[in-house]
Amino acid sequence: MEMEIDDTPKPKGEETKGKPIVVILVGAPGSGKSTFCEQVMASSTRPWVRICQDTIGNGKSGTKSQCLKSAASALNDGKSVFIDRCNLDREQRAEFVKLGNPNVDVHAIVLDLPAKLCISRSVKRTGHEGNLQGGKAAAVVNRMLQKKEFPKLSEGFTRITFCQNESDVQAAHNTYSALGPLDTLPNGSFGQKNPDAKIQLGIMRFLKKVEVPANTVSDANSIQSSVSHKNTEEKEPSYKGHDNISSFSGNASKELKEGENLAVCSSGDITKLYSEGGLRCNVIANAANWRLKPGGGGVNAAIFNAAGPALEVATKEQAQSLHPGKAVVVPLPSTSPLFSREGVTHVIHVLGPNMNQHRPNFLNNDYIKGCQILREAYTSLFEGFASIIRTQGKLAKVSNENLDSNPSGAQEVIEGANTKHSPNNDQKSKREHEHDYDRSKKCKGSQDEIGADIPESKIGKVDKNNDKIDGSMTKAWGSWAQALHKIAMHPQTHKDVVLEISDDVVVLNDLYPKARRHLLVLARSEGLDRLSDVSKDHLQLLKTMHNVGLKWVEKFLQEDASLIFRLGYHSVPSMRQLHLHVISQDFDSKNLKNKKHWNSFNTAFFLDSVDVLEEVSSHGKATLRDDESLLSMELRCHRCRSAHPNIPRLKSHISNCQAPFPPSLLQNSRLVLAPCNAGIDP
DNA sequence: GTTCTAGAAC
DNA sequence: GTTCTAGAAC
Repeated sequence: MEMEIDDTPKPKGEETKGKPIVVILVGAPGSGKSTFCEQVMASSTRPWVRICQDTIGNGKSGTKSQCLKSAASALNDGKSVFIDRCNLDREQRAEFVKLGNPNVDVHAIVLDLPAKLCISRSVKRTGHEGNLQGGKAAAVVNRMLQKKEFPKLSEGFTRITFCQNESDVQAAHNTYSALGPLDTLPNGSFGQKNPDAKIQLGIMRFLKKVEVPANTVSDANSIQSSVSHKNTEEKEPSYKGHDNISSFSGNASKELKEGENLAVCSSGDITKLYSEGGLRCNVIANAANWRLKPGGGGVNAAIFNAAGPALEVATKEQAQSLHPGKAVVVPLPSTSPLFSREGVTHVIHVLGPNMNQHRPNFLNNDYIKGCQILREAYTSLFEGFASIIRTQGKLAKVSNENLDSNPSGAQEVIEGANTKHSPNNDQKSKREHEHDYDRSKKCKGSQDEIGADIPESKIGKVDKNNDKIDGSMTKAWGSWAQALHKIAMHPQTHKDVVLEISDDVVVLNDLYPKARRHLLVLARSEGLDRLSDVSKDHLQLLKTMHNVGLKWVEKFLQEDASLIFRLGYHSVPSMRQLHLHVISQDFDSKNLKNKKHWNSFNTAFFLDSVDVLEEVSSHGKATLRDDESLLSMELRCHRCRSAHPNIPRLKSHISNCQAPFPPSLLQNSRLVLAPCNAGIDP
């Protein structure tokens, strides 16, 4: 991280004697504390003493009180001291901080380097290379890092410098090395990434032109930026540069009325704007996480904490998750303390670009895309705010029609919110408050889309042997993809796997079943390779396939009435020859191994047979979801929709999850279950 | 579709 | 070190 710090030592000519400093190093073993001290001491003209707990006992490990004593004595001699011990939690630091007084400044240097680096260094240093020792070192470092508490100015430090990488360390080294006996350094907290959210730092890093605020004051009560429309500039939005990160402008702001405030705080306590700042803010924006869950530290945690459980419930009513660039408006129930105490009527959750490489929409340093998403995020936010104003303007007008006019717009908003908090209105307004605006059309023409190479296999190139020319995007089937086609054409020669043969269909168990029961019903028509080949002429065949599937389901349900089935097609199958999947919804199978397996049955990629029948019947073809990204989407439970980080965890979850299926699956006979269970919520 | 495996993540 | 994913080959 870049540190924009005014580190020029400030000589104080009037003083004849400089102030000694206590510099408390904060960092895990292997973070480079000792090296830092030694290097500074080697080049500094200031007298330094390094107090190292590891060696203070005649070269051996000593105690904290020995360190304190030594430090006090060095300070008395007018020397500055480095406290070279881990000091990772507040309690560990407290007594060293007390060494400070009006004539002795206390600084912290936080060496917050990657755990991996600390571990490898500590392993090398002790000469215990090898698995066991390495593992132990890792365990020790990890344990320490889990408990770490970053220092805050409120602990009594006059200056804190955060270093997250080698160049930060080098910068800090330069600063302290250049510090002569009479020099002092500016007070404050420097170089800390926003402790609230990794995402925000990610954005800062991503926007290389952006200067990370050098002075990130850690004081929890400070409001770093609270913006009302009165302060916004009437200029066109441009979210590329640093001046746009915390400034808010755009058309939406023009719609705002006097006295209606939207607060967007990048950090600090946005939850006490009224009680501590006297600022009436009816709507607050939250830099949410994609799951729209509490926690994660920082603004998101603060808002959810302050709003109480009511916000979580209200949020879930609006949306389960959020895509980057989107916003969702959540009316805050009047039971929430944030409503009653602060007058906040709405929280707008908004999600910026995803900097987490483990998520499918990882930004991956795509600057242009990042700018688009940021623009979209701000637009969604303001659209959401504007919709609140519009809705409440009407409501307030109605409710205040016969009342004295109220000069305070903010008050109007609060009253309007009160009137609308009847359950019916909440339900009714649900849709109005969703702001998942898809602005992708506007982004068309961006470099990443125009410049994208289309793989040859995606263009209408055709393998004469096994594909036909239809002008659409088709691909050649690999040799491995022919198995079902061969079986459909010559079922008699595959009697070992085939369960049923008719003129129209062949039924077989999936060779690699993804659930306890997983059948394939193959169409026997030559040339009917997949759903995109289907036309109205095939409607009867599709019905036959569906009915054959249902017949087998019935059989399976007689054997095990607890099973629940779904019948459907993959939008883009891997195997040639149109085949209907008949699959039980336990997904209890060792063959279900990866994301693609899961998502091919549990996203829009899977098209329910009933829907296909309806579409082919009415439009003559099925609407395919030919979108590769569906297969790499995050892993979500098909029942409760919870997200899981990997397949093993997902499988462990689904083996226990008894939540009812989502409403969409409960409709239109998409799920098939035993008649005796039909009345029970599956 | 699966298998294999490099390398990332933990 | 083990677990897990994702891409290549088939």
